[in-house]
Amino acid sequence: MTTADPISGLFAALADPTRRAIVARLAQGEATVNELAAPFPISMQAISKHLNVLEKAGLIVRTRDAQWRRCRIEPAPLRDLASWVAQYRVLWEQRYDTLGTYLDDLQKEKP
Amino acid sequence: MTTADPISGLFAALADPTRRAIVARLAQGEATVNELAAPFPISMQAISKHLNVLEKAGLIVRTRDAQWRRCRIEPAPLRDLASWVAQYRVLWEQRYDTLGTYLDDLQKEKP
DNA sequence: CGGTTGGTAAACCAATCGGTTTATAAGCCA
DNA sequence: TGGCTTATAAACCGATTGGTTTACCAACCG
Repeated sequence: MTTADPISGLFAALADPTRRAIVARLAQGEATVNELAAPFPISMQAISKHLNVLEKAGLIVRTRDAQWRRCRIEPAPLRDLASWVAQYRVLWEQRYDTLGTYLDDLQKEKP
Repeated sequence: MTTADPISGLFAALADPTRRAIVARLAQGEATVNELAAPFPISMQAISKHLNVLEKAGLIVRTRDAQWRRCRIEPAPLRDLASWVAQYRVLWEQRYDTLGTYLDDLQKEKP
């Protein structure tokens, strides 16, 4: 994933379960890198790389606090994600028996 | 991405702009593989591989129709994605000046 | 039947990913 | 000052990704 487009980076960042767990943890409030790493069976260095990915996706910000880096969540990309998926809401809200093939029917009318 | 967990596969599938474009196209109605491939500067084989990824993520189904494969979108995973992101809605709906640090404040009360 | 159309599968390749280990830096404390 | 704690960076590694080319298969059509 080294596409320039932000939404791809966002999806890619969230495609990893460790990173989603970090996001879930940060939704409860700020944390240091050590605190974030504690639940996982991998090295802090690996966590640090995950944080780089999340930061590039705009999902977190890291600030210095003495020898610690405090991480907090940045909600804007999640809002963007919600609005991306919202464009498809009509697809799953259709009543199956009445509108299930509405769009396909529309399409078949054209030719 | 060869994680077993479905939401990772879903995010990974949507992390590619070509695949998101295919999803957007299929939201308008069914299409054959050739029709899906037409707008892209890559081979039909590459599109076929993208369709494999989308199918494994549950986002599309392919059905045989004589010598064609018709593809249609499967909305359920998109609904799942919407409900995943909805859990964070509170984060971006907070009024900045009144609730901006509500969760952090909560957290600081504990110790 | 044989050719053409539509599509998948397999082998291959360079680039990226997720992890490791090692090295380095920044800030506290004795 | 020197050592400890916290964290990042860099080098490396095997697996995965996104594309290619080549090969194959299934169904229509003449």
